[in-house]
Amino acid sequence: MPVLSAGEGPLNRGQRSLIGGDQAVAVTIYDVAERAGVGIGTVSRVLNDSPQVREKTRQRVLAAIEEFNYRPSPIAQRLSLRKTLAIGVITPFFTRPSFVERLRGVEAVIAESEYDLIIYNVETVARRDICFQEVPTSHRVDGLIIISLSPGDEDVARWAEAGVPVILVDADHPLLTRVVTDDVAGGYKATRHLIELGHRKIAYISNPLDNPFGFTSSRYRYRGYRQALADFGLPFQPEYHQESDHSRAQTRAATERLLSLDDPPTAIFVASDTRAMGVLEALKARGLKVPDDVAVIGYDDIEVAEYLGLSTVHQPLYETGALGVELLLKQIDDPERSPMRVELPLELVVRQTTVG
Amino acid sequence: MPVLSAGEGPLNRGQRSLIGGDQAVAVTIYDVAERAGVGIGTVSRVLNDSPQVREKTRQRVLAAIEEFNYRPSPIAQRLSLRKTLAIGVITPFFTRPSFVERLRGVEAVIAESEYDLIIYNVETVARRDICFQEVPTSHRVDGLIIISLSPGDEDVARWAEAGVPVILVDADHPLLTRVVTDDVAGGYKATRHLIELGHRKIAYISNPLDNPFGFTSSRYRYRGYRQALADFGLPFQPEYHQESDHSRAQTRAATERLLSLDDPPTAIFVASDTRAMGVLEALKARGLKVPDDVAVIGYDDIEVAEYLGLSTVHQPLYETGALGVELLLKQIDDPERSPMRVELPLELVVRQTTVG
DNA sequence: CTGTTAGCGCATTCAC
DNA sequence: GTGAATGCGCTAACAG
Repeated sequence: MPVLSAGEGPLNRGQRSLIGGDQAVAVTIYDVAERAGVGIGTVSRVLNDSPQVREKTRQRVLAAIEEFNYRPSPIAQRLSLRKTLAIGVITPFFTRPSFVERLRGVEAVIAESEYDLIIYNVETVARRDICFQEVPTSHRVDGLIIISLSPGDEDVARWAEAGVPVILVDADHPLLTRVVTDDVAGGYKATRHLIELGHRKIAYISNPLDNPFGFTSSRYRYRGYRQALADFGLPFQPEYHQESDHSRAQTRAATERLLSLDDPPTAIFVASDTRAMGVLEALKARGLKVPDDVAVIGYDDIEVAEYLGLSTVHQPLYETGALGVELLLKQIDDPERSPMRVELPLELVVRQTTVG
Repeated sequence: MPVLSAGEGPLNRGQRSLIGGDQAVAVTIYDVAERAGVGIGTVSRVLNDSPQVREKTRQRVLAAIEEFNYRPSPIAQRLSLRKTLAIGVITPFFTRPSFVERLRGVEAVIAESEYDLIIYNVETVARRDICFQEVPTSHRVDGLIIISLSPGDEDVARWAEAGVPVILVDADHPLLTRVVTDDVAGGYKATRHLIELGHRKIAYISNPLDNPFGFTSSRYRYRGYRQALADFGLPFQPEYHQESDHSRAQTRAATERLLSLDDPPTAIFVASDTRAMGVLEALKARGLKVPDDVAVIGYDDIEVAEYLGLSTVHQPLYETGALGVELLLKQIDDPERSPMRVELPLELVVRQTTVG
């Protein structure tokens, strides 16, 4: 901390004292400069590793910094640099396993950078709209990662005007760089797997295809499901498609509806592992054996999937998050970078809920 | 966006033009002031809802703000206010279910406030030391929540000197406000439950009691375990206490060691639900019935616990996070607030892994 | 090489 | 009520 110093020049703005004794006072670059007997410019150069500082004065400055335990104010740096040194992440339901896993990838890369990570959690459509509206124009972040939420053209136009780089992860827009997987292919893989096991009566449980958040994955996986059925000459039964929200209760109910059909399915493709748990629960409650009575395959490959022996489609969740940030960092460095679409591969993971 | 305006006074720092056409330019308070024909002071007053602005001029300013779609720069505000308007959270393994749940509480409260949430994830001791060292003194946050990581006296002293309010959640230090639960009581509840079910050979699997992060919960729960055994006159068998890290593999191994004993336990108290899953897995692999052959009780009551029918000790994870932030906000408003210890209640949750 | 100066965009006295 | 001036702590020219 700066001790009381003698200098009483006209421009000693950094002048501080320790009157209270326990009153915390910020040490500034002026304190350090004065202590080291140099100008603040020199201190700044030392801080920023400028090569044009004589080694000897550098040492003096470093000593003063050490003595005062000085840390430059990031706020002041940011104002001066006109950068926030922060990256925002807009994600729905950030506590759900699949989003958490994506965030893990995001965090890992950001932690290695000079940026702070600011999370904007979205649990309602209203909140999403506010985030889409406010965050990019609020000068809070140098760049933005948006997960699983696809923006509209107006959003994208506004963001472009605001000059904020935005990268989409598991979401789509032609004018933005995005990291995605092929949900149609994923749905196809899962369904084909069931077909190849001999199943002919295959159900699909997912989010409502039309949902307020505009999540598209359920719809695309549905397409893959339909495509696979068609390719293998299986008829599509509308009642084999059931919708449920994220909750296990609703998913159990959806499963019940399937099981109560005159001609119930022998296999169920569920659009997320979380929901698949609801299905397994309903099956167990009915005393049905998995996979003998009913086979189940999920989607995502979250951590518990392995534990449950749940067959699923592995999605590179961590990787998409990490890659998204890497692309964002590049975009921040070079705003002219043209948008690209990066697709990461999916992988069928066969476990005990389909193959006993 | 600010259009080219006529005024060419000597101090028109906010002067901007749209030369590039698509070059994003920040609108400042000066642009708005000029457009509204007022001084920046007035604009600032309008922004901050100062009552001392004539309604008519307020409207003019509001119109200009609207026209330019002006948003004040948080960075500049922060520098001027000498507040970062950010709250930091230092948490280990922020993607593990129990920490995620705590974070959910933290996020919910912060989202309602004017503060941003910055997460500092800790996966190594080195990183923890860096965070303890750097974050509080780096002028990055107005306050700090630290989860499950107990600081030393030197840490606390340094933070006090830096003047950064710190609240502990699931961690302890006499000089800091902290939100905790009684892990001894939790361990006791779990163990007593097993005893009351008639079990006499009860094992305990936990983190290493001495671990590099200094997590104390395993140790306290161990005390509760020992206490319950003693209170009910049951002998403690050292080989009934096994340690494992967070991984399921290690926990399975620990379980195996227990099952291979000459006199294996009939019940296992596991210090976390996540580990309990490993135990269940090992039991299943051995073809042992739960709870008939071996009863299992976990700790935390994370979401999957219910799904698995896992008996456990419910910990108010969400609430501790939320309350931690509430206390922090108060502390930021009134730094003189003396430290307090808030203890939230635990609850035994009986499910199928102990009571068939 | 180094000191000085001018902003960065805002909040906040002080006068008027 | 309102405008002008000052400062928040730092970076980045610009002179020397």
